[in-house]
Amino acid sequence: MVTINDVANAAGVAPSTVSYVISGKRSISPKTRRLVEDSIRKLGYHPHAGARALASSKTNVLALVVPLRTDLNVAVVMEFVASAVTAARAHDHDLLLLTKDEGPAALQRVASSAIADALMVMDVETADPRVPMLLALDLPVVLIGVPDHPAGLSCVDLDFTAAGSACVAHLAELGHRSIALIGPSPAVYRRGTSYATRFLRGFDEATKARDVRAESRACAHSYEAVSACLDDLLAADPGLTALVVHNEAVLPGLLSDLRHRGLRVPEDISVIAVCPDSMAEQHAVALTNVAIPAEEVGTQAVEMTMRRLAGHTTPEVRLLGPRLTRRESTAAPHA
Amino acid sequence: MVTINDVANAAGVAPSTVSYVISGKRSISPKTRRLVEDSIRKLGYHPHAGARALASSKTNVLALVVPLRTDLNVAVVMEFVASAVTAARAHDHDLLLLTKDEGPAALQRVASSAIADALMVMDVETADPRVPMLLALDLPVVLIGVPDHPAGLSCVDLDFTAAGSACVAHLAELGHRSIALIGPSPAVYRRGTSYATRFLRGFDEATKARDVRAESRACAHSYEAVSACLDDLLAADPGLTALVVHNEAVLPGLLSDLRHRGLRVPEDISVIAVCPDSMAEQHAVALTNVAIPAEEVGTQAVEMTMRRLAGHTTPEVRLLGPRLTRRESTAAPHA
DNA sequence: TGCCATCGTCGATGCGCTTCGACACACCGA
DNA sequence: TCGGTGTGTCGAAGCGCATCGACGATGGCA
Repeated sequence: MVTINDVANAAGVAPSTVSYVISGKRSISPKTRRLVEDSIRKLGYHPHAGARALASSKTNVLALVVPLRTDLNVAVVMEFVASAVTAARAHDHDLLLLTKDEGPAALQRVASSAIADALMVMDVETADPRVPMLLALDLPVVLIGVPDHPAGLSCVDLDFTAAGSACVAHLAELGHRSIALIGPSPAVYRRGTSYATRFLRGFDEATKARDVRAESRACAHSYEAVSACLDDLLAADPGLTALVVHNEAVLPGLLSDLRHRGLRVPEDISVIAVCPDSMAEQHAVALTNVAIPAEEVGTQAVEMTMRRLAGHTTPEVRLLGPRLTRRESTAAPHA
Repeated sequence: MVTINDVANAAGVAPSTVSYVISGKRSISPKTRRLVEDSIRKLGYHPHAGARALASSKTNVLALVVPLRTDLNVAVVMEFVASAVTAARAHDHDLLLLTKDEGPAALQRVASSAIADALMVMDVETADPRVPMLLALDLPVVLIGVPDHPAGLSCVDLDFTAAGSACVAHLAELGHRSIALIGPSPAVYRRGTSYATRFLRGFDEATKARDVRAESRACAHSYEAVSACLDDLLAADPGLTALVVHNEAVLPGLLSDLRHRGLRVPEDISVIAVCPDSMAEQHAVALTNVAIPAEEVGTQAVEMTMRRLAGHTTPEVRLLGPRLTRRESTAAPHA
């Protein structure tokens, strides 16, 4: 193993000088700098992460807590993780993966073992039991999602309330007077998952404000559940002309089922989805959608974290405005 | 911060004794053990990861290199990551996420900074440029996928060659004499991605051995590409009665398109997919599939890694046998 | 009763790095 | 010419832990 001493010897300087060349915390003459940098390159020196962490109490590692239900949301979670790790590397940090399943204890462990410098937490619930513990942690924490009482924690997410309203607005402007929301599975609502309840709120407020007839249902993602959900909605409101789908997993089955029923999209029924753009474009009828900006959220989460690490102490709550893209699946209802 | 000294003082023993209680590397009297464990619990002591790494040259971290093309394979990658992190935690290790994009340099960095104890590498190519470097690394390395020359590296994966054969065998036994393979996008083949070429080989061998008429196409995952691909296949062989789909992303579009063409599944055309079970069950016509056992591969990869870390030095190559589940999408062809 | 082996505990050392205070030297103005 | 002010470099200390050799106590056996 190549150590800082080896580099120092090779360059004919003191180890501390090498350290200062690397960190830039003291001024170094151009001559010495060149000498040291050459030695570093020649020897292939990389500082020992553990030693560095021990001496400086900084690990250059960010911990990310992800939900590991592999049946749900995968595309979004994956995209988020991808952008987070990329953004973290851009700031010379690595990403450590934790699972929600391990619960609060894992957060304690990571914090008090000094494994990571900061925490990013996904899949936040409205009354998330982890929030109090996170507050006590005195590590920078950024939540992806917004709990009811973020207290002193930073948050970033799509503005799902606005997204819910935007869907309704789009449909209402096309002339729809009777629409339904197909939401995530009942379990998601039961857990009080932040984005689900916020979206529903936006949907409800907007339909009320515009005096649009509205129904909403939680929907599991099996084909049978989708089909039953549609039965139910059409029975409750035979005049239904539009669907808002806040449940990506359900889309293929839903579109199949609509066709089975002889309902054409968008001629007989309009469909607007909340999903990544790539998914919206993947279907035979390209879907009008509100994009889930997983990539931007991931990047923002990292940026906010880095800001906290740099000493920026006031927590921020950042809600990204929804972006609705009109494609082929929405149209004015037939008379 | 609570240190080992604090615990030692609280328990009235020497720091080294606390260390031995934790590691179990020397025998400790029951009385002392209880004393120490109580103090640990009372103080909420967690060893400092950096200090531990420095003193013992072990980090208890596994690095996982994932491909971050978020458009492809997401479900499989996600499931794999999920099981890997869970398995790693079961062995008291954490998981660090690296991206393939960073290339070989990232592997060097991680190895020589002693950030992780071992590497697991996904998305291996037949002639993967990372292999030589990984060999030189003197860290345990486990590949997910099998390159042409694994040399001294451990590998684990689904036996895609057998999977390709199994698909053909199933269809042939149903009586199909003319089948086509819809594979991953051209870019995947161009990169020489291990699983794509191995599956194709199994498909080719089996169709030849059984004297079945066969076509195969790479297929991008846009709806247009799928449609064009089907046009092409049906033109090349109007008597086509079955499709093998080794491209999960394409399934929703493909099934839509078949219906548009008036081709019923399985009455007019059989479809067998290589995809996770959850995805197979999600469609209106439940799909016969060969499962991608991402979860088992992830677990196995970790187990193999732990074995290497425990001193088990001979590299293993482990290919998991394919599991084909018959559902509704395959049937005997009509005369 | 005395000796030796065994078991359990302790103290010291060093892992590789950052950081702080000290210091040598050059340069400026008086 | 001399004191003063930076600038660039050095040496030492210490971060928290694992590990090794040493050592005291205990018990068995002769």
